[in-house]
Amino acid sequence: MSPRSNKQFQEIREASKQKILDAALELFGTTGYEASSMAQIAKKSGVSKGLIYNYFDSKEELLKGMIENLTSIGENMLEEMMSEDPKKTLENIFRMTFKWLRKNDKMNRLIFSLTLQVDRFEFVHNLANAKMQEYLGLLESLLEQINFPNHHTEARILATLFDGISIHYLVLKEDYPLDEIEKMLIKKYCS
Amino acid sequence: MSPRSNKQFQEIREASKQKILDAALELFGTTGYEASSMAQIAKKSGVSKGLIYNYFDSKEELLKGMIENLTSIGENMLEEMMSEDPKKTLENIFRMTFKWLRKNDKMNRLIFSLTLQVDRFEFVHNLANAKMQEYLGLLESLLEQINFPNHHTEARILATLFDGISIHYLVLKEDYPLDEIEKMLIKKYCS
Amino acid sequence: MSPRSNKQFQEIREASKQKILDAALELFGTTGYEASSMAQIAKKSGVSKGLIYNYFDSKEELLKGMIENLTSIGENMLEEMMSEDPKKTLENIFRMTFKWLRKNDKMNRLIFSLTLQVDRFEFVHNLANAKMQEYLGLLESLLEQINFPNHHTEARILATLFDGISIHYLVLKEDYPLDEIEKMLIKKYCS
Amino acid sequence: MSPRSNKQFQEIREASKQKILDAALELFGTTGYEASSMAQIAKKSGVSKGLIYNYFDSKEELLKGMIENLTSIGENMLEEMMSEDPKKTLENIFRMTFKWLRKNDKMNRLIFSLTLQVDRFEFVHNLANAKMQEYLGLLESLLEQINFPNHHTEARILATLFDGISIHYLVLKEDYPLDEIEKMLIKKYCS
DNA sequence: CATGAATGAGTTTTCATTCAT
DNA sequence: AATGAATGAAAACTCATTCAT
Repeated sequence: MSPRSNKQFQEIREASKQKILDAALELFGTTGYEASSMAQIAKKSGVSKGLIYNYFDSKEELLKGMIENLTSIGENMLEEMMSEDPKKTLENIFRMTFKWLRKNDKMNRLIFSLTLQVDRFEFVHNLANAKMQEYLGLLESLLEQINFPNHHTEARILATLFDGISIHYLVLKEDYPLDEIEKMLIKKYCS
Repeated sequence: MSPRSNKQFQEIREASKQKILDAALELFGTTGYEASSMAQIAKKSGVSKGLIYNYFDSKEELLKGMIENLTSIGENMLEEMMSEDPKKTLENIFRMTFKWLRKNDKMNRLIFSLTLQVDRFEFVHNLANAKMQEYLGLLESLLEQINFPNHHTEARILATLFDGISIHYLVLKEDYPLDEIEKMLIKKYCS
Repeated sequence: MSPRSNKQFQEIREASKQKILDAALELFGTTGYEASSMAQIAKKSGVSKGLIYNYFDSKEELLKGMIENLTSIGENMLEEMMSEDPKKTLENIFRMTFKWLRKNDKMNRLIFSLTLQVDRFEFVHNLANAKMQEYLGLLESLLEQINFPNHHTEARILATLFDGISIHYLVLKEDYPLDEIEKMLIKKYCS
Repeated sequence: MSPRSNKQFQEIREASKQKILDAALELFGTTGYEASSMAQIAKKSGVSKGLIYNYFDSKEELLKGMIENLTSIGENMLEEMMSEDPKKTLENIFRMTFKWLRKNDKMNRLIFSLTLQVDRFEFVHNLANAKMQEYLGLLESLLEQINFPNHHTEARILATLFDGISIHYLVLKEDYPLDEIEKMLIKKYCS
């Protein structure tokens, strides 16, 4: 008769929610948001269709949940990367970006996909836009601090290149020399 | 009295087909393939839903029609770019690529979007993969011919950068310094 | 400038009409009336969709044209079969019925199919109903004339059997011993 | 509060499925398969269009479901008819066949209709073909066991006649002397 | 007489969402 | 918290029919 404690409920909720988010990411990332159905997500996550609506008000809210999750991760990463030494910070950025690429291809696929559909997912588009500008500013400031020549243009190139690398890696996978590119960049900018 | 001539029919067909393709590109490119309905395409192109199926067997065939159209354009562009002088060829590639970016944002949006959804549009994914490799090979060969140092890695960087530029321009639009980047690249590689 | 004579026009009309009827029978008989499209009929008959509507007001009228054609043939057959001698008439009926079966499977398929769909093709249903009763009456009268024992019931059996033979032949084709059954019936009733 | 038990779900599912099958049979049997729409079936069975697709993947699968249901009934009937005494078995066949005819006109209409459309419903055609051959074999064996003269031909006639009776009863209904024919056959073959 | 592009109403099918339990 | 049957609006697609030439 003893009711489960609030904490237990909380844990169950969190677990279910995470299972749903995982399944949704898997599907959205490979098949696309529109082409993935709630039924598929339910099946893949091992919960019922009805339960998903217990945690997320709609399919779009589920998507927003995923994206919000992501931005908070992004902010944590940014904090982690910061160091006293600008050169060290730059190297951290490189290393963590490449690490992220290697581990989160589903998410990256999804983000790019959504970002490109201007009319349909404005909030993602705007988010991506903001992130790009933020990244650009950060790189520019760091390159300036280390007196990298032509830092304004170089920052732009670097920011652009990062997304080019993402795309190429997502498409070419094993055929893309990610490690080599990483080393090359670190050598060029951080030594 | 007498029926229309074959040529007349041919012209009517071509015109209608083009209207449909234009409307479809507009919609697919901004809203995405899945989120654009045949009804919307019909309305935008000013024809009936039924007529679209006179020219394309299904929504997916309509998409394929658009992509095929594109690849033939791509081949023509490649021919046009070729010159005796490798430096000139390289410059042509730069100029035409940037020109393409400025004029075909709907198409680029669509292509990237589809390319990223591996499971759903394998034929586009494979096409993009092949194009990337082809581009890379071409750039490497040209850089080698002009004795550019480190041509292997530089070609990779350049190919990657092109797609980064595409993405950033598609997202940032006027805020992206396309002209500046173009000049910078031409100066760096073609002088 | 000399216009084609009325007779020539008439011949062209008849020829086109017949081509359409032939193609329609072929399709209706194998695929069914509903599942055969006007486009298929046009293609198979080698004329345009529009032309079919020059000769038949609608798909249903085309069907009616075919069926009417048939009933007039049926009446001709009936006349041909009649003879002074009832035994001879009976034999004619057998021979002509079996000959009809061998030559007109498409038509038979179609007629049975339509007859069975009570709600949809009442006119065919009614026609088949009338034909069955007419046939029954004829057989009964003939059997009575030749003093066949139990002629009332035997006529019923015979009329029923004929349609059974049709169905079985349509389904079993080469595996159905049509010749053997024909001989057997003639021997039993006409000697 | 707690979700329904598996058994409850099972029952609900069975009930809905049956409602759909009943309505579909009613419509397919009177109007024909092609001319009956899913919307009509939904309306007649009192469920939504969507629900039908919860139980049957497509209109054709719904049809297949009905036919499969039928063949299992057919097999049960066959078992029931079997007896030690061949004469008794034969009588059972007669009685059950006539009983079936009286009770299942919608189904019989449908089966004949589909069987005749060779190109469109091959699986039904093949099924009917097999059934006819099976029936023929059974009758022949029984007639031989009771030393009926000319058993080979008589079995063929009998098998053929059964389908003739079906057709005539379906078309003529009250005007067809089903009872009389039944008695006559039993008297002729089972005494 | 003849063509086939074009239409639009109707068809099958899908799927996010609701709800009784 | 959890289930999955049920809904309905909207999607893709079909096809008899019309019509300008």
